[in-house]
Order: sequence, then structure tokens, then C-alpha cells
Amino acid sequence: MNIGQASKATGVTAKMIRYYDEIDLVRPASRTDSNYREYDDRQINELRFIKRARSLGFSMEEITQLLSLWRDRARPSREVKAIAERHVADLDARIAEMQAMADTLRHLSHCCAGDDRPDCPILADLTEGKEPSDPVKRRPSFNR
Amino acid sequence: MNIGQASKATGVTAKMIRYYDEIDLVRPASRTDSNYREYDDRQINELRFIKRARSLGFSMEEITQLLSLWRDRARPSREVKAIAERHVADLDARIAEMQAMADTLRHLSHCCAGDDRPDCPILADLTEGKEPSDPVKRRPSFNR
DNA sequence: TCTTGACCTTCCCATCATGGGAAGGTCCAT
DNA sequence: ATGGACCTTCCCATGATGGGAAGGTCAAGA
Repeated sequence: MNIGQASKATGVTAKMIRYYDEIDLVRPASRTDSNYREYDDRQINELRFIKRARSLGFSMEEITQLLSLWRDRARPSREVKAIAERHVADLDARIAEMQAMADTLRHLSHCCAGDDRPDCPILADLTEGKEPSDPVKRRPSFNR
Repeated sequence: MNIGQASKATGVTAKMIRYYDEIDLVRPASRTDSNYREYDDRQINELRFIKRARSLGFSMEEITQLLSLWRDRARPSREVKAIAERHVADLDARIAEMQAMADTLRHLSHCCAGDDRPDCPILADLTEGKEPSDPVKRRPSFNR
């Protein structure tokens, strides 16, 4: 399978497959005589794995760890679970943060007439420059 | 006020103040003879405005629009409200997406023994490569 | 067999908001 | 006058992704 076929088979763009290749996320692709990448079933499965993990919001770094556990038939499931739980905590923190933003804005929006007049509680709030609660610390790599 | 004082007064780093300057988000800073930036109350307020808007998750582009409405004493509050509501919808979509990830992972985690044994429903799920629901389309600039 | 178009390759650049750091100039208090 | 705490500009990095150029390869049809 060349890269285009692998892309169709996995839903990962050729661009990203090359990138995963470059950062050694997947097993290195073998090459044909004419330097085309060749993928076998093993690698196709890895790409599917990566795709699914990305869709669950895991960062590349977490996926690196997950892939290495996945390849290790003697892995303790404890380690997989730990990664997942850390990620869930991260998601929950981000959700809470955005929920707070949305709630604040909903309230302000609700109080705004939204007509031709210039008076606007939304702008008034922004003007006051309140101290927001500290933004949640999160691992820098989770950036979607 | 020089940039360091402006930074202390607003909580915006000097680095970011220079950046906002560069992209013409704030009114251009005047300069002293020795080329130091000078900020007056008006600009300090703009920086506070930006800070608060960022803390509510608005993108730079939205903030550009909000600032221009803020400066316009004849603005219709309708326009401010529209921006806020669009942003809330964006937040809600992102929240829903992350909530779905977290829920899925919580379920898988719950089913994972998390001990020394290698069997792991989390890895099993990733292996299957299920089709996730389409990721939510969002404006590219909201990237925190 | 030649052409053509659809592939593939590498390489570079852009995103968005933010920070790090270097090299050099300025200000103020001792 | 000296030193340290500022300021300036400039370049580079982040993370995951896409765009696009320049050039090589392959396969199907003429």
C-alpha cells in the first residue's frame, strides 16, 4: 500500500502520515525502489489507532505512550488507565473553564438589549477589567 | 507610563503589549526621545479590555471587532451581542465535543481493571478505530 | 512506445498567541 | 562613573495541520 491508499484506508491525510513518519510515531515505512513509502497491515492499524486516539483528544505525546503500551504485550493496564484518567482530568478542567466563560457571557448577553442603542452590559463588563479566576494549567500540547 | 508600568497596571506581559502594538490592536504607543513606548490611561484601559476579553475566550479577531465597537459611541448593542452569542455557541460546541470525549474515556476507564494484567478495554477501543462523530467546525482562531 | 494525468517525493512556509533569549541602548540611584 | 534594572528590535520555538512548489514515478489509453 502506498501513502494514498493508506490514507484512504485510515482516514489520515497523506500529509499527516508523512508527519507521523517524520516524528517516528509509527514504525518507519519501507520504501519501494522509487522511494515511495509502503505500508503494511501493521502500520495501517497503527494509523487507525492514532486517528481514534486523536479523536478522543489525546496529544501526540500521550499517543506516543499509548502506542508503546499497545505494542507491548506485557503492559500493565494500570499504565494505560493512568494516561486516560489524566487526560479525562485535563478535559474536565478545560470544560469547566469554558463553561465558566460561556455562563458569564450568557448572562451578559441576556442583559444586553441587542438593539440600536449603544448601551451594552457586555462592553461594560469588559471595561471593568475584572480579575478572572486563574486560568487552568494544562499540558501545553493539548491544543485543539 | 512605560511598557513595564503598563504591564503591571494591566496584567498583560510586556511581550504581549508589544505584540498588540505590532498587530495594531491597540492605539499606537507614542515614543519618548529615547524610543521608549509611552502609554496613557486610554491605552491602559484598552489593554485591560483585551485582557478581560481574552479571559472570556474571545479570539484576537473578535477582540478587534469588540474594540472597534467599544470605541464607537454610536455602536448598536446588537452588534456586540451578536459577537458574544456567536462566541457562546462556539464555546458550547467545543464543550460538547470535549464532554463526549471525556464521557467515552470515563466509560472505558471504568471498564479497565488498571492492574498488572495487559488486557485493556481502552486499548481495545483504540484498536477498533471506530468512526467518531464529525469534529465540530470552529473558527480557526480560537485556539487555547 | 509515447503522452498524460494522477500519483509520489522533499522542502519551505503559514497558522495563533505566547514566551525565550540575544545584542544593544537608556535611565536612575548610589 | 558604575551597575543594575529597565527598554528596544530581531529571531526562534511551540503543536498539529494544511498549502503549495518543484520535480520524480506510474499506469492507462492512443
